[in-house]
Amino acid sequence: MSVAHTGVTLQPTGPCGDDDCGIRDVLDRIGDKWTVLVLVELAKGVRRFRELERAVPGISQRMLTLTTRRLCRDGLVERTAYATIPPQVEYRLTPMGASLAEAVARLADWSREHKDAMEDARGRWDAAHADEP
Amino acid sequence: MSVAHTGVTLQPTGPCGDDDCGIRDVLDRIGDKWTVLVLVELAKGVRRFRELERAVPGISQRMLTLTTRRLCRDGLVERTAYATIPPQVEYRLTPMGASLAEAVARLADWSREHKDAMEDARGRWDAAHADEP
DNA sequence: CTGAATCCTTATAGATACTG
DNA sequence: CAGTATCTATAAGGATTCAG
Repeated sequence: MSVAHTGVTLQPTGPCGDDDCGIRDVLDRIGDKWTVLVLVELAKGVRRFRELERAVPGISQRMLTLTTRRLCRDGLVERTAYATIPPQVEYRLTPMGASLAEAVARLADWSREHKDAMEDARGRWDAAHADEP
Repeated sequence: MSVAHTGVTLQPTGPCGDDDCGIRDVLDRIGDKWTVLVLVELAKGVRRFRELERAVPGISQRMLTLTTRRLCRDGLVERTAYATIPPQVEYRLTPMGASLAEAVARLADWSREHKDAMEDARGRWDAAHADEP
C-alpha cells in the first residue's frame, strides 16, 4: 500500500528528474482532455458507447473511440461487444481501472477542498500584476 | 488576464455535465507536461530558478518560467526575489502547494504499483490486434 | 542569473462524412 | 449503434534571441 504520510515519497537524491517516479506515466495516460471523464463515468457502472457519449458532454465520437480504446489497451477498461443488430458494446472498468478511478477521485477531493483558496490566490495575483505586460 | 498572451492557456473543458467533480480543474492545472515535475522537485525543498532547470531535465527556460508563474498565480508556490547581482530567485511550495504535491505523490504510488500490469495489458492488446489497422 | 519576446513545429482534438 | 476515415484548426511546447 501507500507509504509516507509525512511528505512526497521521494528518494533522498530523488531521480524524479531523469526517469521520474511514475508521475509522468500516469499523467501521460490521464492528462488528456477526456480520459478521466470517461473513467469517472465508468466508475458509476457499466456503460454503452452511446451512453458514454451522452454522459460526457462535448466529447466527439472520434475522441470517445480513441479514449476507450486506449483505456482498453492499458487494461483499465474491458470491452464487451454483442453481435446484435444494432450492435451493442459495453464498457466496464477492470479492477485496475477502478483503483485508478479511486486514486483520481482523491485528486478531485483535493480540488474541491482548495478550489476557493486557489481562486482567491489568482485574484490576488492578477490584482498585484495588473500593470505588467 | 495578463498571463494569457505568453502562450500557455489550458483550455477549460467546462463543467463535466451534471456533476463537475473537480477532476478537470486539477488536471487543467497539473495535466500539462511540466507542472508536476516542478511541483515534485519543489517538494524536496527550496529551489532557485537554475536549480529547477537542472533538476527537471528537458524543460526549456520558457516553460519553466511559464510553469512557475502559473504555480505562483495559483497560490501553490511562493516566489522570493533578491535584488542581488546576479539576481537570485527562490521558489518554495506554499502549504497548499505541498498538499497538492502530496496528493500527486499518491497518484505516482498508483503508477508504480500498476506499471507492470499495464505494460502486460498493452502487450496482450497489441498481440491480439496485430492484424487490424 | 532570471527572465521576456518571437518565431516555428507538431501533437491533439474538433468537424464532417461514410460504413457494417 | 458503434465505429472509420479525412481534413483542418489550434495551442502546447521547443528554439532562439534579447534584456535587466
